[in-house]
Amino acid sequence: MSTRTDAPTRREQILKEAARLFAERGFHGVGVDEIGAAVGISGPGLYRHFPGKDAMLAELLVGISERLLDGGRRRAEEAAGDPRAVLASLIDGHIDFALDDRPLITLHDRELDRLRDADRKRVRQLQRQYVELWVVVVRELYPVPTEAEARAAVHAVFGLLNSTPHLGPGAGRTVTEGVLQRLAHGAFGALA
Amino acid sequence: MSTRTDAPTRREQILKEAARLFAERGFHGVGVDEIGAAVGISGPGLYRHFPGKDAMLAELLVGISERLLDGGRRRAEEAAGDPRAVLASLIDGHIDFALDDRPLITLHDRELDRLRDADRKRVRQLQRQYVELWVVVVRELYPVPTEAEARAAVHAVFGLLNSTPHLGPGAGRTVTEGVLQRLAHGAFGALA
DNA sequence: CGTTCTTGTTAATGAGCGTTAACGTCATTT
DNA sequence: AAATGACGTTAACGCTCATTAACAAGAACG
Repeated sequence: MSTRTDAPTRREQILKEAARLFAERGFHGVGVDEIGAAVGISGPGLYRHFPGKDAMLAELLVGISERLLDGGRRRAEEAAGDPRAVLASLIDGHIDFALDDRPLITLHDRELDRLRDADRKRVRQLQRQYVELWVVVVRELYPVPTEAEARAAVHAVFGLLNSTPHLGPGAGRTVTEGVLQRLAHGAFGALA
Repeated sequence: MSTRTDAPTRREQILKEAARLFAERGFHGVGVDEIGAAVGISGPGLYRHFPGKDAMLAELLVGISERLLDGGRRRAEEAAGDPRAVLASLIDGHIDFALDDRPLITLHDRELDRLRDADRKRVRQLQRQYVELWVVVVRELYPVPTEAEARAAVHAVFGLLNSTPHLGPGAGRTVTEGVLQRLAHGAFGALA
């Protein structure tokens, strides 16, 4: 498998810290000096690794969207033919992602407009495809009247699953995971 | 009743436009000139009505939190004794609010850290009390093991209900309202 | 050993932006 | 009619901050 054990490259360090800082105080609220300091180099040193501050955000957002979509597609194929299993797998995958990368989840819907037009379009397109994955299986399972309603339901459940950043880790990971699973399934179930 | 038909005062115009702009592009992403232009006066003219840009955000966030809490308390009293009715009323009220004031919902969890310490504390306290209202009735209805789980569930359902800004108005208001109601009840129901 | 590429550094630049100053203009009051 | 206060305006100040310039020090390599 490709589970990496290497030391993280400098680029990766930067992206990780930038994600954390952007999530905490917003894109405009964080200075390049601060990002640099977080990885032990000073402000302008970042420009050896990225063409600019915007580029960091772009790479983060595109990266998230791609990972979400790829994961979703893989899961949809693995369980193809059994919609119930597909939905369960999509939910599990989304929860894993939301719990592993809370800062990225926060960025995902918070800072999309700060992107250059081209990047924003790309992210939006990836998001749409990911949503579509869910809408298809939801409509297979629960015959909700209109597609607009199915789409609304999917977005709403995303909101539910993406609430992890607001949950101080008051409960352990497995507990939170279980609660979110039950809530998500319960919500969709109420569409019948 | 107190349904106002008066023309909105200048202060109110400013707050409304500021809310919209802050929600669209973030607190730091909006300039005072822009806010001024949105109400037909020019940048520094705002300082006749507010001591500064921060004050606008503060008044918005404190205002939201107070309205949410007040509304919640009123509903909790009106249906006191019947937990099922209380929860239903809280859900309806929250949905109404989320649909009426999408920009404010967005601000509510996005720009809290930009506040001065005192204001932020006040908002946090109001939020906690509002959450508490929900947690109490949820625990009455669904004997979920720990309080942490109940709290997590409530936050998650808030995420669900607050997803309205992501829903382009693809479906009509009453449709969206119905979907959200069913989803929220279904989610809580899965706690049993 | 000299050259070059990589990866930093600090100092300077220049734009954006919140805020204040200084100044008008009505409407209201005395 | 004079004075005052509410509500705007434009010009200037000062600070923050992303980005660029100019320069160093060590690794890779001929």
